[in-house]
Amino acid sequence: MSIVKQIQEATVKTLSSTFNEAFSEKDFQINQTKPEFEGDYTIVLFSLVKLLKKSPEEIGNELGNALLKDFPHLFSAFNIIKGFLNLNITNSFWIALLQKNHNDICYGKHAMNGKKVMVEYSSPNTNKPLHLGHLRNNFLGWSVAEILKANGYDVLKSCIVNDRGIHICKSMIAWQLFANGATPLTTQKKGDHFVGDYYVLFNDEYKKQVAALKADGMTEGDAEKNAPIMLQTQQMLHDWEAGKPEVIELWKKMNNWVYEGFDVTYKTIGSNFDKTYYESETYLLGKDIIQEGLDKKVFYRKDDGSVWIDLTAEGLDEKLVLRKDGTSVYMTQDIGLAKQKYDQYKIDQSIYVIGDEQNYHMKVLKLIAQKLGLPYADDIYHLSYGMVELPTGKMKSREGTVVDADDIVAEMIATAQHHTEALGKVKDFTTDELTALYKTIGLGAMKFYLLRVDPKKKMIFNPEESIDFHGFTGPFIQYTYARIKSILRKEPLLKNDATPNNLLPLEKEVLFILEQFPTIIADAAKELNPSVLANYLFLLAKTFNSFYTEHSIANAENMEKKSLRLQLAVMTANVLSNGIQMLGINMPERM
RNA sequence: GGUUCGGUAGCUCAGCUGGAUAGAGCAUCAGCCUUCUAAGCUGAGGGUCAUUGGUUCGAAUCCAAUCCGAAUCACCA
Repeated sequence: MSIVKQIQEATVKTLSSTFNEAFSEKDFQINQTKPEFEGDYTIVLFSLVKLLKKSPEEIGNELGNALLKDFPHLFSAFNIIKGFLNLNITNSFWIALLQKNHNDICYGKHAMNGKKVMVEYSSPNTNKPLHLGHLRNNFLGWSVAEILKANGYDVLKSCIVNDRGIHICKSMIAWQLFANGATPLTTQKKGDHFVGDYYVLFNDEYKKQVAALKADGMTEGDAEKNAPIMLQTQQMLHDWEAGKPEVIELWKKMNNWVYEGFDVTYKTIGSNFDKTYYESETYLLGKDIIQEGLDKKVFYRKDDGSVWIDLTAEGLDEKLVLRKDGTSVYMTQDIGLAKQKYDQYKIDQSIYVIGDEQNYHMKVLKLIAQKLGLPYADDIYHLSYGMVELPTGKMKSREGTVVDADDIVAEMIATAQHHTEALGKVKDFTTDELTALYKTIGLGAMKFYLLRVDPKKKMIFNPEESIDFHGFTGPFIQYTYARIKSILRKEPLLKNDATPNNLLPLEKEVLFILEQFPTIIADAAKELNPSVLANYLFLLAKTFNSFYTEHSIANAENMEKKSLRLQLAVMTANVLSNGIQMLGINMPERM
C-alpha cells in the first residue's frame, strides 16, 4: 500500500478517535511537502477547521501528536505552519521499503485483474508512407498497451489497415498512367514510398486537369467532379467493388509493395500487432446492424432510400449510416468492426487510439452503439490525441510538408551515432553492438520526445531544431541507467543485513520518488497517459544523478552506507528500466 | 454559425479532483572532470498563468463573458 494511502488511513482513524466523529479521506487533502519546509507529506487542515470549529493550530497539534503516538513506525515528527501539518516519515519506513523491494523485478506492477482490453492503433492508409503523426500514434498505442499490461490487464494490440477506397485507387490510377511498369525493385525504392509518390503524382495531375477545365470556362466544382483522372479513379473504385480481376490484381500488387515497406518501418521502431484487420475484409460489416436499427426505430429511412440517425437531441446532427445506393459509409463499418472485435475476443474494453480530428466521429459511433443497445457500447473508448504540427501549421501529405517517419528515425539514429562517436566511451564495441546502441539511443530519444507530452494536446515539432539528447529526454534516462550498471558491474550488491538508521537528504529523496512508482503506473493506466510515466522517470533519473554526484557509492563512508547505496542504485535501475520499457524504449547496458 | 478543445518563461512543455513564494528541459550567463561514465552536476537571470468579472479563508486550477488559435459539423476518408 502506498505511503499516501497509509497516511490517509492513519489520519482517518486518528481523527475519528481524537475528535469523536466519523471522518473520511475526503475531509482532508494530503500533499507532498514543499521543499522549502521540513517534512515529507503534508495534511492541509483548512477543510477540517470548518468541520471541527477549532483553529488550525489546535487541530494540527492534536492530530500530529496522536499520529505520532498511534503510528510510531510511520511518523517521526511534525510541524505546523499556517494551516499545514507537515509530517516526517520515519527513516525505518524508507529503509524497509528499500530492503523489501530493491531487487524485485516486479516492483510497481499489479496483479492480473481478469480484464481483457483491445488497443487499436497505427491504422495506416496503404497509399502513402508513415509520417511523424503516425509515429506518435504508434508509440502511444504501444505504450498504453504496455502500461495496461503492467496494471494486470490482458491486452490485445490491434490495427485496422485502410487498404481500400477512393484514395487507394488514386495511387493505382497514377501508377497505371505514369509508371511505365516501374516497381520498387526497378527503382530501388522502399515500397510504401514508391506508392506514395504516385499518390502525389495523382494530385499534381488532378490539379492540372482542374485548372485546364476551369480555363475552358467550367466552374471549380464541376471541374473537380469532371477531371478525367478523377472519373477514371471513380470507375476504378466501382471495378474494384465489382471484383474486376485486373483491378484486384493491381490493387494486391501495390498494397503488397506498401506492406513490405511498412514491415521494415514497424520492425525498426519495434511495433507489432496481435490482430490486424483489413478494411477490404470489414467494409461490408455492419450492414445487418443497420436493419436491426431500422427495426428498433433507432434509424430511419429517407425517401431516397438512404438511412440516417437523428442525434439532434444529443446536441449533434443527423448522421448518415447507409448511402441511398445501399453502400456503407465509414460509420457503418466501424459499428460492424466494433461488434466483431467484441464477438471474437469478448473484450471488456475497446480502446481506439485515433487523432482528435475524429472526436466527432467517435462520439457518434459510441452514441449509435448505445442507442442500439449493444452490450459493449459503454466500453468503447476513444483515446484521442492531438496532431503533430509544424511551426507552419498542419502537415499535409499532398503538399509535401510531412515529416517522413523513416527519415526522422534514420536521422535520430545518425545523431545518436554522432554523439556516441564524439564521446568515445564505447570504442571496444563490435560493429553489431554499435548498430544496436545507436538504434536504442536514437529511438529512445524519438519515442520519449513524442510520449512526454500529454496525448490530448497537439504538439509542435520544429524540423529546424533537432530533437535533444540532453535534459528531459530518453537518452538522459538511458545514461543514468548505464552509469548505474557500470557501478554494479564492479560492485555487486553486498550480502549483509547491517542497516544504517540514518538517511542523507538525497538518499531519502530518491527513496521518496521510488516509493511512488506503483502509484504512477496505476495513474498512467487510469488516465491512459504515458506522459505521466515519462515525467516521473525523468524526475527519478534527475534526482538519482544529484545523489550520484554528491555521494560515492563504491567508496561510501562505511559498509552499511555502501550496502544501502548499492540497493538504492539497483532499485533505481530496475524502476527506470521497467518504466521506460512501458514507453517502448530499451535500455543500453553501456553508452 | 453550432459543437468541442486549447492559450503558463524567448522556445518546447509540467502543474489544472482549488492550498504555502507557479516548475522542468532547451537556449543565455557563471562555476564543477587526478575520485563510481561530464549524454552529468551546482547556481543565476527570465512570468500580467490570454483578458475581465465572479465563487472561496485561499484561484494558473472552478464558473461566466470576451479576445485569439485549432478541430469538426460531407451520400470524403
